[in-house]
Amino acid sequence: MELRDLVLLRELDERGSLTAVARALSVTPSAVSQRLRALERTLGLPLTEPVGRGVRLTEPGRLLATGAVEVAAVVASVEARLAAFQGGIAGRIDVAALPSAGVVLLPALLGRLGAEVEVRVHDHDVAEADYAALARDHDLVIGHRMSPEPRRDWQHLRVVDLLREPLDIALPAAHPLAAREAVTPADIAGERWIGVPEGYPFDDLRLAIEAAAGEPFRIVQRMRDNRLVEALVEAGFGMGILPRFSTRPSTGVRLLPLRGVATGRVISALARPEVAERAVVRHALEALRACAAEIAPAPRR
Amino acid sequence: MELRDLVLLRELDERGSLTAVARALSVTPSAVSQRLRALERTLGLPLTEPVGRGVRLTEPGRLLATGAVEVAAVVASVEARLAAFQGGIAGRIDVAALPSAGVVLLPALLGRLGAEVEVRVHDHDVAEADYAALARDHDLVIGHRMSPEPRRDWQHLRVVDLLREPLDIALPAAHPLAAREAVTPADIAGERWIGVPEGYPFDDLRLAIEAAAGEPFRIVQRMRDNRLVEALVEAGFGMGILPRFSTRPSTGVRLLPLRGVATGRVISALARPEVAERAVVRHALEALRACAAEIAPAPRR
DNA sequence: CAGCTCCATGCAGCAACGCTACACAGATGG
DNA sequence: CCATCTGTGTAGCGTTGCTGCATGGAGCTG
Repeated sequence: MELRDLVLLRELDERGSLTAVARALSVTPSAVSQRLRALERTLGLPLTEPVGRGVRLTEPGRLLATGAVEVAAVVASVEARLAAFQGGIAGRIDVAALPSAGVVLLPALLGRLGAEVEVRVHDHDVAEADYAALARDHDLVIGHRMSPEPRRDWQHLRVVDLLREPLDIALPAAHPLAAREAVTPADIAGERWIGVPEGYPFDDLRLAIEAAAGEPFRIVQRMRDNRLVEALVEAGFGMGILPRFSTRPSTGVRLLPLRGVATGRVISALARPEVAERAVVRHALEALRACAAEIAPAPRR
Repeated sequence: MELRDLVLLRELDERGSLTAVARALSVTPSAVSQRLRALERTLGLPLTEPVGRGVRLTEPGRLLATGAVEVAAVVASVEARLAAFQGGIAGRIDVAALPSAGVVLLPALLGRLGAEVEVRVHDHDVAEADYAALARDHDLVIGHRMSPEPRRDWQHLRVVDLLREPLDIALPAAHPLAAREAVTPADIAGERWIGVPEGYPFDDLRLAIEAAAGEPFRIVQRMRDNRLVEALVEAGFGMGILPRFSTRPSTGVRLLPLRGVATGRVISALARPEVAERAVVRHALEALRACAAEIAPAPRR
């Protein structure tokens, strides 16, 4: 049993098909199949069983896959200790970031990390449920969630909560309420609304406000990009929801805290456990923590 | 970096020379040298440096060697979890035993372990300081120590204390003191003595008794094998020291507890940490614990 | 200080392993 | 029912990693 075989199992557990594993490891499906069979022979155990036109891990296979994560984590941790001798922290790191979360953290991160670490950023605007999938193909994922607790499908990932960011009500500077310090659902009930498409997380907050006020908004637009929301709010077409730290200060838009409804999202960094042990990744995580601390006090954990 | 390379480092750390590593792994020194250099190239770090006509590990090399133990332990633990699917605990295990400790534990161990595990026993009567070396070449070492605390050179070994065995004064059944329940140094001062060679652990106890009594024994013989000591005691040539549990009951010899001087040895099992994680070895350790518990209540830890 | 021994290392050659390329069979789904 | 996906088997080939042998240096010994 070698490390190469273990990563095979680990990938297969995550990706579910030999072809996907082969793609991820840049080899032929045939090679994956052969190595798997060889491993089965040496162990004397069936690690996969056919199901439909694919395969799935048997129980010993899954056992070995979870063990592979432990082993990989220890190996990465050992390699990290060697990094001090290899000219300090250096290397490349692939980061996938939710744009609305990255807009504030990424510039700070790049500034904090020296030229020694090359950060390759990929922006992905995906649903909460897809962050775990992103973690398979990137070293670090910067995402968010609406609930205070980590999602259940992040269970096998290292989760570092960076920022608890309140969601504010954005309204035009010219609006009568703009002078207030905060607003309540009753204050803004029935207003024109620049929303997000249905099912998007911010839309759940709109529903909560409407439920609290007992009166729906008049939805004039639904769009994904927060900067568009901001622009339309500024132009006076209605109000909307914008995250407090990730929205650049602007004279035309006021952000007011919302009272009476629990708001806020948690921005966190995700990484596969064995990846999180790598020296560069640990360094980047520390840097991210520091960046977040400069923006707002750290959330619990 | 592969597992094969890590065991290389681990062995080199323990054995100190490429040739010794090569012998232990049944390969040519040339092969070891080549793989080491290849690893150095991929890591970009010197792992060994020449010293005299041999080599020694550099600091990163030693770091990697200690990391290799951690990795090997996790790998072994993962493999152990697989054992349940591989037809339960089975396999071969090499045990090195101090004869005077093995005489009571080994038969019990062999009886307790089923036919599934093949136990290969090697008896070695070596000094306390050499048990660590034995652990390099055997899965399990059954040894003893005179002090209650584990030796410092066992620091990197898994130590399982099995038995705290008192050392008794053996005297002929015909001796006037044989009817007593126990003896003190003063009782036996000046007697004829069947001892062990100088420097042997039991000899330190003799010195302690003499110091307590203020009078030396008359040493008539010095021998290593406890059965010879027993035979000479039985024949009436003097008294001596014998371990309580490891001495078979005999009508001609009485074993009396010694009051006033701290006696006793601790019999323990030693294994390299990564070996101790293996399923068979863990099973054997549990069996040894059970055997020891049948003989006497377990010592602390 | 010469000769012997032991250690590590380099090089040539060879065997084995692990990959690619390609073909093929079964399952799925429009 | 064809197109397409899945995994698998086989032939061939390149790379890897070993042995065997020779070399050079360091220590031990007389």
